[in-house]
Amino acid sequence: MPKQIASEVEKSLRQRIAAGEWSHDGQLPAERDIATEYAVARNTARRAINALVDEGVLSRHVGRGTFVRPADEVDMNDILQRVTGVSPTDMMTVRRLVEPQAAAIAVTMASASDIDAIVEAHEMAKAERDPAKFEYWDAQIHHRIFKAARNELLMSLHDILRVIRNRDPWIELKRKRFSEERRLGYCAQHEDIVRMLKDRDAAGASDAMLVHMNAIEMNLFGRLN
Amino acid sequence: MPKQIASEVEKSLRQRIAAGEWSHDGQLPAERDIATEYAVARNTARRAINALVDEGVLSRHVGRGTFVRPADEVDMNDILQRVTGVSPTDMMTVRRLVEPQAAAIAVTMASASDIDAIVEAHEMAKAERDPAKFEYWDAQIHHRIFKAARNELLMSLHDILRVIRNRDPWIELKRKRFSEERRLGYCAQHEDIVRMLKDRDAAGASDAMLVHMNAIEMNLFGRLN
DNA sequence: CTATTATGAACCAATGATGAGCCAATTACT
DNA sequence: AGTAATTGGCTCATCATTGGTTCATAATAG
Repeated sequence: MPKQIASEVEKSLRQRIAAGEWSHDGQLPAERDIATEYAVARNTARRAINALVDEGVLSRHVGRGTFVRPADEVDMNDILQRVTGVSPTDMMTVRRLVEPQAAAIAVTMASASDIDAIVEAHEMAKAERDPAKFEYWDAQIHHRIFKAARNELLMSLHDILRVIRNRDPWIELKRKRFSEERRLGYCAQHEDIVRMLKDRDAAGASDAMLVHMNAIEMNLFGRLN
Repeated sequence: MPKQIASEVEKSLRQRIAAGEWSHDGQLPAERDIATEYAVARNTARRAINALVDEGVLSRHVGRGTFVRPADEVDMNDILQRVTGVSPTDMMTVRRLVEPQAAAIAVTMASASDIDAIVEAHEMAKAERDPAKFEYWDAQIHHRIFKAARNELLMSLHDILRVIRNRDPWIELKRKRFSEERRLGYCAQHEDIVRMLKDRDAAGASDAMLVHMNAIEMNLFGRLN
């Protein structure tokens, strides 16, 4: 190959990439090694690689190496990444915004069995003194209220909130801030919410839920935001 | 060969966690011990563990140790799967629920430059007669209002709504229902919202946004749900 | 001869790994 | 109750690897 050595190397690399030679972790050998392998100067190897980078086949990172470009991914995953890292404050703001209205919608949409399911969770929570188990039934009450609203998106949003709540630093916050007194307070507030649901009082359910949200926020942060 | 040793350790740990090696009490060895076991620096082991913590697989507590987190009851990917399939009706219900309150929060949280950005988007939308471009600036107005609320979770929720709106069924719905008359109506409603934001009138902004949401819903479905 | 390409070398900048040290929260022991 | 040990949180300086860049020189094509 007396002429256009870079093009020859480029062609060879393109074939080897297509053949999946580096598909394991997507990392190619270092430029210096590729140059050695093909017995060419590093600049020549670089020019071959440059063509593939410009083409979008490869990507390079100083100090790390050269990589086969992975296929594009859905941007929903980016949203996920951000969502799972939000602060407790932001989270509570959203809960206070969404949950009362979800309760109001539940009032108009819930079937009798939906109400029964909510009442059941409330009774279980009342009877439970173990923090972890109370926590579970507490979550169930809220989940079943969202379910009663019969809106898929609303339910999914609540699922997202639940996932966030199951992550740090929420665990710590809850562990430290829990007390029997507060458990009784929560139960009393749940009682109000459930009564409003039974009475089909949308405004009342919304108000009762807001009171509950404010109580949670006070317990967590010692103040309202 | 500093070729991402941390990634290797991470992969190994992930396997051992999945295999249930520490499922007894969920506690992993101390970082220093893990580093010794893999014959790597503690910082390297830390980076591997960091990745798993960020992912939600592990949780750490100073003075206590590193623990395997119980699997989420709800899987984020499932949520996303469901979310992207919700009906336009459910979607609009949630928009009507969230957007007015987001506007109210924006009133109290927005900086002067936030308001400027919203006004700019509004001016651009007013000046634009091409449906596609108007659509863009319309979306920008709402996006910037959410941004002005300065709540990461709220912004992410709005991003989710945007992704849903960009789905095929929506595109069709919007295309069929669009008209110059409706564009003018939307602009007038935006005008009201922007004025309330400038006046720092939270209740007014919330009301104006609700009017806007109702108008959108009327245009889409010919009725309110 | 001239222009392009290849070569070989040197140096820069970004990244990751290392090892060490100290702090702070928690637990266990006295 | 007080103390010591354990453990994660964090920072720093150092080194090796790797791509980013430039340059002078040689070889080749037209």
